[in-house]
Amino acid sequence: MAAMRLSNFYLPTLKETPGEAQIASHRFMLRSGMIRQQAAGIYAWLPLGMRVLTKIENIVREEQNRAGAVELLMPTIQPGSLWEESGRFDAYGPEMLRIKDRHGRDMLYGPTNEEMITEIVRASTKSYKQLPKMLYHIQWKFRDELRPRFGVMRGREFLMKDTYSFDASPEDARKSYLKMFAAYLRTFKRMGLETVPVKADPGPIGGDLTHEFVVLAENGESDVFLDKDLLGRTVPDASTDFSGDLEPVFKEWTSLYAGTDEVHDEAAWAEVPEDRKLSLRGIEVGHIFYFGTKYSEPMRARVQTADGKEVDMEMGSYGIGVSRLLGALIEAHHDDDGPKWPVSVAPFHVGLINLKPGDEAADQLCEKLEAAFEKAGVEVLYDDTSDRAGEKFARMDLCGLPHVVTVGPRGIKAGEVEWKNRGSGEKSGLPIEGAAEKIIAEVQNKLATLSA
RNA sequence: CGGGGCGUAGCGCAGCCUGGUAGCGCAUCUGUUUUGGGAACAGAGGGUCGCAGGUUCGAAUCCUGCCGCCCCGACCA
Repeated sequence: MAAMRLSNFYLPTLKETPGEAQIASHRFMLRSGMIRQQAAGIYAWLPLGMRVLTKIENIVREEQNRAGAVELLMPTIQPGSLWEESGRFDAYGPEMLRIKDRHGRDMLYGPTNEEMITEIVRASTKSYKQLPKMLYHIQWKFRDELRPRFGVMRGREFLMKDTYSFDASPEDARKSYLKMFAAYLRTFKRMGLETVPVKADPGPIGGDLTHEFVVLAENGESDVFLDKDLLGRTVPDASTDFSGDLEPVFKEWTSLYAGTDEVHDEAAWAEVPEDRKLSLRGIEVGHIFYFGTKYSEPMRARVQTADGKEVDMEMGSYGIGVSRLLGALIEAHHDDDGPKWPVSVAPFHVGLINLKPGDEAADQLCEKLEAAFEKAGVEVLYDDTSDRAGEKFARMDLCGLPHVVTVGPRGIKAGEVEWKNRGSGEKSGLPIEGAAEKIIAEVQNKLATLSA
């Protein structure tokens, strides 16, 4: 249902900022009633936050499907025995939440799923003919961080999309990697986020096939160095053929210098022209990684090749921090009054304020607008409460809906409603006739542009 | 895990040093007046003062232990 009345919604906003919230995203998520903390780094998702989370999740899902990945769902609780196989049950530190079931068996709340997906795939994949495969799931994970902070940006429980690729050769694995690379560019763009893929630390495995996708923001946790000319590059459009050659896309985005501080190369950096050097903070929202046979080898996940040999499957994993993205989005888009949600992830597209519920003309007009939005599939939050005007405006700003339509007796007398664009702050009077149509067109155009 | 800080009403805080039976602002409820950017006045409700021991005639306040939360650092998506 596209229309929701505030009187029926659950929107516990806070006028004052809770003491623990240090950065904008955390502050606004608490204040606008999106989340409520239940323990350190563990949050309940209230209706407003839930709506954004679901939208982000769906964009991620659509782009994964487009790239050819197939969705499944693995459990949050895993048997420890699985992790004995890879050797990580002992190797993983105290971030892994270990629990025992009633029989005293070792269990754990999954911090990641490489072992499990490898077990699933090896069980029934015996031939190179069954590859390539890309499988993903969107699931809650838990890492018992020493120090959770910044709200959902670094919680202990978090929602994550994880894709795992399985190929019969390193050459094919590279193709899988490129599919995810291109899919990530699209995914973040659709959310109205500008991200840059930067070289990441490949760890002991080596190679150059690992990138972090970072949102450039003041409150980022990682230092990145990049060539300014990378900003604003072309993102592959909706007609992109993911089964075709994606090397040009990869090249477009990786031929200029971009790296995290961990892999920073002073020599290469020195060659970047001074006026193009950008050194700033970023929020990591995605990480893609080709790791070869790290898990398939110890777990004996193998296929037979055309010439009859048995080989370990070549694997990669590709994560997107779904819940973290809420924080990153707010860090990237907000002002003093609240978040400014891009229309594709906004909890509602339009906020409709009735300044005088009970006034027949105002009520009728609001209901008419509400119905028009609903019919067009434009999501509207209708503030039908009898709260004071100032409170309604402030609350709507705090919610950050892209468009706010204000209806009041004064405007009606003049034959107008007020239309505010939350992003730009622009306000204008709209003739009542055709007002809904104009805003609907605006929303639909913007949505189309973002998903193009 | 090293260092620091904080737990008092839904939220933000005072009271603690110097023990005497809990307070302010916001929010909530009632009434009146208001009504286009988080109203005014009057009244009301709401608290095991994080938990457990101890000292004392008496503990939010002093002592001990535990728990929780936050900040800086190291670590991490």
